[in-house]
Amino acid sequence: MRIRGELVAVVLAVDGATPLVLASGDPARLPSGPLASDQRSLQGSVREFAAEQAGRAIGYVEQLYTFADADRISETGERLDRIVSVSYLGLTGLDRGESQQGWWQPVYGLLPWEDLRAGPGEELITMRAALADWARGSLERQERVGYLMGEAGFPWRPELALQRYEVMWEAGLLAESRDRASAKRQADPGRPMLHDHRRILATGLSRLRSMLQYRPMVFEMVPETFTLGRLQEVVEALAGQPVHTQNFRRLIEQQHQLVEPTGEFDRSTGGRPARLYRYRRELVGERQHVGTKLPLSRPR
Amino acid sequence: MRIRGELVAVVLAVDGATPLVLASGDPARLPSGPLASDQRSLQGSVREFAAEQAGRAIGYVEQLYTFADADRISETGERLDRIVSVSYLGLTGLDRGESQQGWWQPVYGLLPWEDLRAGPGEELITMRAALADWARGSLERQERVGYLMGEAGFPWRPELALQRYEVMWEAGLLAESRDRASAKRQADPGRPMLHDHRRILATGLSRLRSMLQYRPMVFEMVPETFTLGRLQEVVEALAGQPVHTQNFRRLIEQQHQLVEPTGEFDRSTGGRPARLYRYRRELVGERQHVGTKLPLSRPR
DNA sequence: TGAGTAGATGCTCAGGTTGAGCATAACTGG
DNA sequence: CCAGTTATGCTCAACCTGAGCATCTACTCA
Repeated sequence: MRIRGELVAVVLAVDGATPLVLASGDPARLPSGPLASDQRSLQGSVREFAAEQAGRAIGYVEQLYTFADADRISETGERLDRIVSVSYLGLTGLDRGESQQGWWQPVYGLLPWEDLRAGPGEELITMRAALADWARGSLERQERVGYLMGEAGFPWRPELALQRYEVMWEAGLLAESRDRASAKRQADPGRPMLHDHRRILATGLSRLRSMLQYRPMVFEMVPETFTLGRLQEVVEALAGQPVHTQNFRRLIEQQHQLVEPTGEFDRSTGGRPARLYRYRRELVGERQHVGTKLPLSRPR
Repeated sequence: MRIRGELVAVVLAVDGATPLVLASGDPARLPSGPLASDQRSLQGSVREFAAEQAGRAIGYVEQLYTFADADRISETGERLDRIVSVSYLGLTGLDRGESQQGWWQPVYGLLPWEDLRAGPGEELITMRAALADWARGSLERQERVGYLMGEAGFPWRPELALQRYEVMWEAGLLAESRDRASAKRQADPGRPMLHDHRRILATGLSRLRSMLQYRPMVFEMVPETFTLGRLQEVVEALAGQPVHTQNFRRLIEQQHQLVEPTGEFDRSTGGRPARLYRYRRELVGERQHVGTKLPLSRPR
């Protein structure tokens, strides 16, 4: 058996209040590129083909996960190849309306149960019901579903997007599921994608949502100068959850050094003019990492 | 150019107060296995060959990173192959003294500057000096070095082990560095490994140290029942840093549900007998994830 | 032009979390 | 019984977080 390698990119951006993912050639296909060519670094290669698809440079790129399990063996031709897909997450900004051109797809068209900004939507309610059905009779499944779907006293955790996708897949609720549940239960409210691209998207969304919590990621998805209101809108779009405005502002500001006011104002917001800020890129790498839960002592 | 795939495992354990990594066939080589075979899942395959090397099952396994950059092209023979290495982190427990058999190598023999339990060691001091030398004249480098090495007001962050390895590599201070610095500066106090195996080890150590902060990982490296003192010893070994005993205890206990006392005591600790605890595995998956820094609002 | 509406900002407050230590308890080895 | 060692209990102050109330400064419309 030979192996075939490929690169797959999950490129995310936010236009207005809509999070978008870049597709390629087909709205149900993530951009991908060859792995075996003569690139110096995979990351650079991803940057290249993703930028070409997006029509603009990708600001931030990091490796996500490598998918290579047996399910992914292609049955195209003479021989069974094992496909090894190295996936990357990319972030970029968009001008308002820019998503009309190109292959940008609304993320929540693909994973509609992930958007809680206006409360639990009907898609989430559908999935909760279907999962409850699947879990019937198994306490372990019930616990797991409750934990992932934010029921039974568990809070909703945006960053569990991947695990939610996986439990739905297991339950046979998704169009991509190997063992599809009976028609009664199978009611995938999202648009499916080719192969396991929707799973890869969920992986990227999960990772981004996790990182939003402890690293300055949003700044990659916003223009050079921005208002705190806009920043919040982007975070809410990505997290799929509303954010407490005053506390969000406090969080950003108290990280003095993280942003600085430009001195100018944006008066187009509809209310009081909003101060414009600039992200201080000159900060050392991952510096704003918030750090430990371990009660470390000072090393002697 | 063809690609060749392989699996590489970073299997970690703690014997006494010494963190260890599993080697294979050669103390400078991490265990590895083929990628292209007929395994159903890579993870399962890693479990298999790692367990064989370790002589015991590996409790926890997760994917780390996929290395595939141009530097890794092998020059062995006729054609240049690109080697794609999918690396995995594995955790397991050891009985006292068990590390004598098998290929267990002390982690801090390989990355000696990472152990701050007894204060900054001479190896760390050496590396700081060499890096200061490298950074001379560049404010940006100085900032970066200060941040990574815990100097100039920056705290020491255990989980930056990988970035430290990388800056040392860049500075030409390591035996593996492509552009080795002058003999004067090059004073790698650690034992090198083959290829980029030491980088992969650093990746695993970094990841484990990060996860220690917000997920119950230690329990994978400790017997069924354990004292809080032992748990702390393991954490300190892995973090390379002392931990405040009373607060550590509080942290573990306040996560009621995480552990429960067995009712028995260990009287071999030399002081007052220590209560034995058991980890409550029945908890849902990653449940003890501590959650958000974002000021989320309740979804309406 | 004055009222009403809409964001943007300022501030407060109670409760929970963290970092540091002091104090005690319960064994082991002379 | 005394000194040394590890395990536990508790306290306190500084900070951090989640929720809200109160203003401010434009804009829109009658």
